[in-house]
This record gives sequence, C-alpha cells and structure tokens, in this order.
Amino acid sequence: MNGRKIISFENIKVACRNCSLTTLCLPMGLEPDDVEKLDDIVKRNRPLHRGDHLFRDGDRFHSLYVVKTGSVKTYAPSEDGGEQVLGFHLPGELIGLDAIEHEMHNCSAKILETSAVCEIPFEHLEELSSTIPSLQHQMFRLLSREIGHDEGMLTLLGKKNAEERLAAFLVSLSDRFKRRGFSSTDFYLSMSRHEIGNYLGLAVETVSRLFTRFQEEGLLNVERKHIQLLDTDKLHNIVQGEDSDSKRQYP
Amino acid sequence: MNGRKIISFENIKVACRNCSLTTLCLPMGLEPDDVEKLDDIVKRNRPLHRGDHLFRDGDRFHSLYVVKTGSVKTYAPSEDGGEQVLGFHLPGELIGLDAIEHEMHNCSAKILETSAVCEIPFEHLEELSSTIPSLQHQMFRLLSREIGHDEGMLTLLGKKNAEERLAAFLVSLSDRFKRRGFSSTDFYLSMSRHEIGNYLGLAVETVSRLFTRFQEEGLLNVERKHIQLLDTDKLHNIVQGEDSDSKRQYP
DNA sequence: CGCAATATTGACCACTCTCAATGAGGGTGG
DNA sequence: CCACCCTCATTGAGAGTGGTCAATATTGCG
Repeated sequence: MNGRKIISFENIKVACRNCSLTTLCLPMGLEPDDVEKLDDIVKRNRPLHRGDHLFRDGDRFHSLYVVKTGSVKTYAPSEDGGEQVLGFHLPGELIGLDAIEHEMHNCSAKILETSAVCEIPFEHLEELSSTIPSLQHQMFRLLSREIGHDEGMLTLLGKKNAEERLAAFLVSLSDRFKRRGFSSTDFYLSMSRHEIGNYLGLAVETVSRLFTRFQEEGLLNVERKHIQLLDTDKLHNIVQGEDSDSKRQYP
Repeated sequence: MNGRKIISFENIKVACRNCSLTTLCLPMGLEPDDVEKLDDIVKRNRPLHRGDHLFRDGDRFHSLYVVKTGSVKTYAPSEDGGEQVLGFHLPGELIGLDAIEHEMHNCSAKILETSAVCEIPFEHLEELSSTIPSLQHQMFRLLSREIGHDEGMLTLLGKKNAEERLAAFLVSLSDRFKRRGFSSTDFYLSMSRHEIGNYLGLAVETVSRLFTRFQEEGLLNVERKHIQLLDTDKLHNIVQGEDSDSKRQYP
C-alpha cells in the first residue's frame, strides 16, 4: 500500500508530505496533527514513464493525483476522434477535480516525462475534510481555483490572438516554475509543439512560426525543447495585448 | 412563471426551497431535516432588474447565488478594457464558485432580465456542510461540475468553428430550458448578439450571419430574440462537427 | 417622435489553417 | 557504429474562415 521498491520509506514520506503540504495545506493553517492525518492517506506510487496513463476518459474515479516531479498532460478526447489538451500539470499541481461530479473521469491524464505522482483516495480525503473544517475549506478553495484558472483559459481562447496565447503560455510556465524553485527563465518543455498548439487552439505550424519570430525579436532563445526567456517584460506586454512599441510592420 | 412582486413570504420560501433543492440537494440524498437547515440560511432578495449587478469584479466574496427566475450573465473584465462573457445562468444555476479561492469576485454578474435570485452566505454553507457530510459531498460535486463545464467550453473555443459554436450554444440553452420545464424548442434569448458573440469568441456580425444561415437552412426560425428550433437533430450533428449531408456549397 | 442601441448585410482583408516539402533528432536493428 | 526509419519541427505557398469597417435597417426607450 505504502512504500515501494527502491526508495526508502522515509524519503518518500517526506517528499509526499511536502507535496501534500504545498498543494493541499500550505495556504491554510492546518494543525501539524491534521497534516499528519492527511499525509497518512496519501499513497506513494512508483515512478511513471512517458506515455503512461494516470487514468483514462471513462475510468471510474477513485483518487486525485498530485504531481511530485515531472509533468502530466490532461486531455479530453472529443467525439470526432480529435482531442483537446486541457492542461499541463507541473509539480505541486492537482489532477482529477473534474471527475468528482460523476465519479468518473471525463478526461485522460498522460505522463509527459518520467514523473512521480502522489495518489489521494478521494473517499478518504472527503471523510477527513468533514472532520477538519480547515481542510474542507482548503478543498473548496482548490476547486474554486481550478474554476478560476479555466475561466482565464476561456478568456485566452476567446479573445487573444496567436502571439498573445503563446506568450501567455510561456509566462504561465515561467511563473509556475519559479514558484516551485526552478528557473523562471531557463527551462525545458516536456510537451511537443503539437500539444502546445492543441492546448492553445492553434495549429502546430503557427506555434513553430511564433517561436521563430519571438526569437528573431529577441524575446527568447529556443532550441528544440530548451527555452530561455530573454525579455519577460515584453512578453508580459504581449500577454496584455499591448503590441505597442514593437508593432510589427511587414514592409 | 412564479409570479413577481406580489408573492407572499410563504411562496417565496417554497420557491427558495425549490431552488436550493434542485440546485444543491436534488441529486443527493439529504434528510428532510437537513434540507430545512439549508433552507434556513438561504436569503431571499427582492427582484432584480436588467442591468443590475449581483456583484462586481473585485467585490469581496460573501455569498453564492442561485438564479430562481430570469437570467444572469457573468463576465470577466480583461486588462485592456474588453471583457469576456463567462456564462449565461438560467434558473437553478449557481453563480460565484470562482470567488471562493481569494474570497473575492474575479468576475462580474449582471442581470439580463428581471430576475429573482437567492443568496447563500458561503460561511454558513461551509459550516453546514462540515456537519452534513452529504452536503459537503454535494458541494464538491457542484464545484467539480463547474470545472467540467468550463473544460467543455475550452474544447468549444479551442476546436470548434463558428457554426459549431453557435449550434452548441443553442443546444445547450435548449437542454437547460427543457430540464427546467420550459420549451426546449421555443424560447427567447435574454442576451444580445454581441454578448453571444463575446461568449463564443465570435464577432457580432458572424453570429448574425449564422442565425440567418441557420434559418435559410431550415434549422430554426429566428426573429430578433425569439428562437424556434426546427431541426434539433441536424443541430446536434453540427455540434458534433458532422457537416456531413448538408455540406454547404456556395454555387 | 427622435435618438441611441442593436441587428443585419455587404465588401474587403488579415490572421491563421491547410497542404506540402524539407530538415533534424532519437531510437532500433543490423 | 552507422544506416534506417519515424516522429517532430521548421519553413513556404496558398486558401479560407471569420474579423473589421461601413452603411443601412430595426427596435426600444425616454
């Protein structure tokens, strides 16, 4: 149930406490005792590899998942065979909240790179949160945050043009890496151009062209999956829709 | 439908029980006793009129709102002055879930037509749900449902073309009217073409042209705000991206 | 009744998609 | 270790969907 093969139990335990802490408790004032209880229900799973599925569309819902290391994409297969990428999930981020309603997953979660993921059986979490009011509150907040995030994506897809979308994507990644203690200006993309385009409602070619243009304009360096942000200010301006100074005019 | 200003307190009470029932409890097995408790925390407000705001972006969050009669739109003012319509809310639907995280509204809610709205103080709801496990579960479900709904919208905006979007919008309205006991094929739009376009990530003109075309193709009758759906099967096909048979060819 | 807001319709054009070809890695097997 | 293949990424050319601009109904409201 708990420890797995190679790693020592204690290490995993600490790592998992960390993940449950940052993801579920950090913003709240949870008693150390309660953190302990929460920690006890978190399952540790063996490392997962690129291409593995955490769950698939249609699977029965049992658990939420927290990315500990690595990255995961969620995507909704659409009726006509295509799919919509719903999100890329970095360490500390929670997956599976949309499955609570019908006790069934309505999207799939695929590992992008070798990753460690904690599993939190939802029934246990629910029991626990009905006895720990601050945990219940934190759960409401987490669900609410997800809604807020999705609404931000709606604005992105409804109002922003291609370059604003890609800039927003990069800025978002940058922020999230920063918060987790990674470099905010130098990172690797674990997802393909195709997946980025799908996520942003753009064609692969558009994404590729934009990377090239951003590089030409000195906003960043890009080599394959390696990204170095050079001018985050200007990137932020682009996100805000201020093409302003660097108004591109093709002669 | 339920009468307006004239209603006695008891009627409102019943109407509100009804709304809290259908929205918060119906799918769950709540004890009559618990329903009573829930009902006691629901505030009844006087009817609101077109243009009134339930809350504004930046307002402190106190309550969730349930539309009893009428309709409400929520929209997020974006940095550059524009706005993104996030949703249209019909009777029985819940508003404000995205505000829990920061205890602050990050969108605004505007009344589209004379409406009755119930207010549910969130603190009370939270207290109640920590003592009634099935209510807590139902809250999780409601929040989860909202996430699922938003993910559907992401697919709409990311993958669907203009006619698929409008068809999906009409089918969604139709379904929601039907569930609430109204006609699923004959209804009035309380929102403007501009608002529809904004919601669907389309220009007003595109929406207008699509209504005209749908009418020409015999899918519906439209006169200003009055909609009559004539061929819901074909509308469903369009939503699914099957242009198939009625492949439109301009001669 | 008249003004303002909303809708409709047309013409034009731009952004982005599609199609197609080429190039660059990464993995596998000989 | 290299040849090969396959996927992924880049780049170009052309086309189409939907946006923008503009003019004209139509409606609603004071």
